Amino acid sequence: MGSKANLRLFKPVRAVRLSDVVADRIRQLILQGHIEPGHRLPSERQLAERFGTSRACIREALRQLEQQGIVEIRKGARGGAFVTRVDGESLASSLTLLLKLRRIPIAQVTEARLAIEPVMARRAAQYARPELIEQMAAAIQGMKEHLDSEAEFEQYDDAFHHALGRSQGNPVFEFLAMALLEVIRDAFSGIDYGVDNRRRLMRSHARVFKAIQRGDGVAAERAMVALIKGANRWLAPFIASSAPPASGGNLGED
Amino acid sequence: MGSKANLRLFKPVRAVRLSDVVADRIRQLILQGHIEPGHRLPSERQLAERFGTSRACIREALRQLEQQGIVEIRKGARGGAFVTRVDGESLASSLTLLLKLRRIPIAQVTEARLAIEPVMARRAAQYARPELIEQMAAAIQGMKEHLDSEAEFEQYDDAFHHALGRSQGNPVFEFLAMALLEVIRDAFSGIDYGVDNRRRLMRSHARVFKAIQRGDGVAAERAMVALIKGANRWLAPFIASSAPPASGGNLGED
DNA sequence: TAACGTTTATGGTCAGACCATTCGTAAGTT
DNA sequence: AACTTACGAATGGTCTGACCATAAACGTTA
Repeated sequence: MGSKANLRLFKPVRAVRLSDVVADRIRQLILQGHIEPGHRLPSERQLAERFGTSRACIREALRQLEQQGIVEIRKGARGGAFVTRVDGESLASSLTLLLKLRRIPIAQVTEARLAIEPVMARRAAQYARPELIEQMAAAIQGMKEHLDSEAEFEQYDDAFHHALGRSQGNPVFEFLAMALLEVIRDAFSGIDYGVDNRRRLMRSHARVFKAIQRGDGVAAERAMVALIKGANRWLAPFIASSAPPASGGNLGED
Repeated sequence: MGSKANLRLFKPVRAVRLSDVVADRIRQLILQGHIEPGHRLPSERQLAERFGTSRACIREALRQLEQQGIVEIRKGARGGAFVTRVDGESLASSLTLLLKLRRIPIAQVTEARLAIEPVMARRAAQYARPELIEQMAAAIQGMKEHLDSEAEFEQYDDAFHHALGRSQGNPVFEFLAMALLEVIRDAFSGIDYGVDNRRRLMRSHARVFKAIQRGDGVAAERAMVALIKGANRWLAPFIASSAPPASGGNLGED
């Protein structure tokens, strides 16, 4: 009778990968604030010694942490693993990867944006502080001045959405919206919409901005809906298929 | 004139990490559908030989891919790296990590849910198919029958939201909502709300369900708003602070 | 002071070894 | 024939020790 119990006692010595344990430990240290962004972790050789493992194991742990975007590796003297201030980037790439693997049509991403960004615009109209209004104005101005260059135009387009994201006060909205925007950008990357489309986009953005500027939340929300729908209508023809293999998105397509 | 050009020609031999290149190559193969979910990659030794690198390098690449959730490693004979069907899990953990690191209060997550889940409920009322209605009904029933156990109750609670997510037809909404839900779950993990609160939650869920069942989108949306606001009001007192200042992970203090 | 080697700490890569786990199969047993 | 056991092979997990490439700090020299 005792034999069965003994089996259990001797079994679970260690079933997990050592590099996972190391990654967890370091992640916890960062999460609990014991190591601040910008600071450097000990060198791989020192970590190996302190954790009592090999360098190979430490390196595998660092690859995980790097993939999560919480450390950044620099080489050479005074190099090493530096704790980063995590931004929405890794969230965005997670979402992009997921939607690509599942072959989700862009129209469905647009639908999701329609649930989020108009609310953000309304909130921005209420909460936006002067310096962020200023940033949005500058972004609109930048769009207006670079109608001839897709790359530069998009840069100011992004700047506008980022400023709007920060204006409305809730980082969760900001992160989600930026992730969705990156998915869109990825799907349309390398495409030139032409001057006319850029001008239409710029004017739609300007309408959103003006509503925010005068604190008119309802108008800002409506203008953002118009912007997103317009962008989808004008730009969808530029990608091969708005609804690849599997399922179909339903929006204002024809 | 040739000297300057030659400098450029001889410089960029290889500045990137080899394991990153390997990870990219494998990721592309999967993205392009050359390897299907469920299938196995060659063994580490074979990959090392084919890519012309060491096993250590291959392993670092696999740690990245594993962290992204696109492969899963099993050991032993017939083991190896298997391509997984990626779900919303890695997106959820990305978001959880980001919000924890930035010390975002749960109240702001709730605000974001308010912009998304009510819309989903409205859509579900329109699109939900019978078998998913059935799943939601079963989830409600499960909640009703397990009011005495937090763990089991939450399981059915999750089941309801998952069914709702699948019902409304847009995977993007589903992924985002599940990620937000996991953030909430993580923040409240290990807490027992008590029978009374669970009963209130169950009734709120039931109201959402009934509206969806009879195809009343407007009512479903309103009921979901009430559910989320109610949950926040009833359950917020259970966490130390709805807006933590700086320190992390404080639940059972003082 | 400025330019140029030198040193040194650190990550990047590799080869080779050994262990632990898991599965298939062959041998043995009932 | 059916079940059990023991063995072998494939595979991931881990370690050791070495060498290279890079980049910053240091010292030397003009």
